Amino acid sequence: MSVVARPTAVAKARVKSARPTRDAERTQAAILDAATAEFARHGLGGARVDRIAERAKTNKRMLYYYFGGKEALFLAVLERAYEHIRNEEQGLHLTDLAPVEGVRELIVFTWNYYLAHPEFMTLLNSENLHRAQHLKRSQKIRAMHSPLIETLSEVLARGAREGVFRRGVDPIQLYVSIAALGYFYLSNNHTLSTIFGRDFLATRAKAERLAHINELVLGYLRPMGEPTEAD
Amino acid sequence: MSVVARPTAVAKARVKSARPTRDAERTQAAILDAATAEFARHGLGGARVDRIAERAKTNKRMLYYYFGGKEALFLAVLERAYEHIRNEEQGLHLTDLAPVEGVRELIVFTWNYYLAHPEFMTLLNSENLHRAQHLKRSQKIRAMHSPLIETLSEVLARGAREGVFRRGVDPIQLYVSIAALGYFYLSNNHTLSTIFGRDFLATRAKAERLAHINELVLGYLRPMGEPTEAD
DNA sequence: ATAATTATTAACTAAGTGGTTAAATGGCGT
DNA sequence: ACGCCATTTAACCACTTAGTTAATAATTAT
Repeated sequence: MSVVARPTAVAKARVKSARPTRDAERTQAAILDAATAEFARHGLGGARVDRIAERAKTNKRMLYYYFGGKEALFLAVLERAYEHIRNEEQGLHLTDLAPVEGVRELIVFTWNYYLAHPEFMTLLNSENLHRAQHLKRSQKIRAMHSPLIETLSEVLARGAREGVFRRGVDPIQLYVSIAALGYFYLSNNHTLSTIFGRDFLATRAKAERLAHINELVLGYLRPMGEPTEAD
Repeated sequence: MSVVARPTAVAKARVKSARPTRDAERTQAAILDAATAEFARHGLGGARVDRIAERAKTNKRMLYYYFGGKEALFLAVLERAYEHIRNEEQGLHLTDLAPVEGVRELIVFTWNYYLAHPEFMTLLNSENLHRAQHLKRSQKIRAMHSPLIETLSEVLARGAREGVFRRGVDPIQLYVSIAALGYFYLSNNHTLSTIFGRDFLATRAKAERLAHINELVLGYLRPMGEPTEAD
């Protein structure tokens, strides 16, 4: 047998290196990752706790130990998903740009986020199927309502002042619309692709969709009298 | 014992009156109705065949007898839902109106349809969660792609010719956008209402949303140089 | 009438299901 | 060295699940 390092050395090595035998945080994170994937793929009703445990490479018991149960875990997953998108939104700097460019940036960000995180849409769909019953109970998220609305409001006001945007645009309506235009296309892409008989996720199709969303929103925002190039 | 009516008389009465003891069509329709409600409320994964049988006031066996199984039943439900919306679409007469009014009619129809048939959205969400695997197998629906696209295409062309619409609008993109703007708002209303802290289904809110969608789409469609009143 | 067919029922099954029990084990402070 | 406690494991349980069997009742064709 080969020589084994002295216990203390091994222990210290573990702290720094990748694999301590037991690590609460690590286990919880693994469960959250696995649960996110499982809930996103099968929905709340179709998700299986055994599969989550398996994917997380842990025991099913740990899921109950740390999160309490399937539904509580679902809420934890939702909360983390919202935290993630809100964090990413922090990276935006809408007010640093000209109003038109600010809106365009929001549109592109939203589109790219959904594209990169399709699980976010699936989770939201599941939660809406259950009438937001988990989210309603959550303290965390209710306070979390996007600060983007305020920023967008500023961008719209400035655009109106500068004469490049129409007046009287409700920022919440616009925000919802920007989300809607990408979300619906991507979330429903399977049925849409099937019915229209072409691949809505083809590179070309995606580029065209993003261009259309930009044209639609910026075309609408044009002030009533004057033209603005929309692309 | 009381006197019983003669068998033949009873049989004849049954044919005309409400309740024949056995009626295949009636049973199938009841199962489809019950299944639609169940799948819409709980999703494919959360739906229970026993509950469907119970709601349909029939035996679970009948469900397998007529439809083969849960997933096949789900497809039947989907097919019927698509048939229904396509039928309703037949009632539209977009080309009979001025282009602006034609587009407005399509917007209002789409919005009202989702509002009146929220189960349609939930079913589509479920089907998309499963990557349209049922729809893909369906012969019926693949041929069923909305004739509205052609009509909308005509409306857009005429509008452009008359100088009230911009040129170069892709009818499929626009159709998807019109659907998206209502669908997302209504389908995700629970999470949206929770996060924004107000009721997105309040009468006032719904009216404002529909007005916004009209403004957005018609505002976009304005030709590049000239103004058009958007409401 | 009566045989053949269609529709319906009730009881059953085998495989999962979310959730639990209780014991074992590794790491930490002392 | 050692004892405590957070962490982990494996076996287990009561119940639900989709799907089936097989017998029975009503229609229809003959």
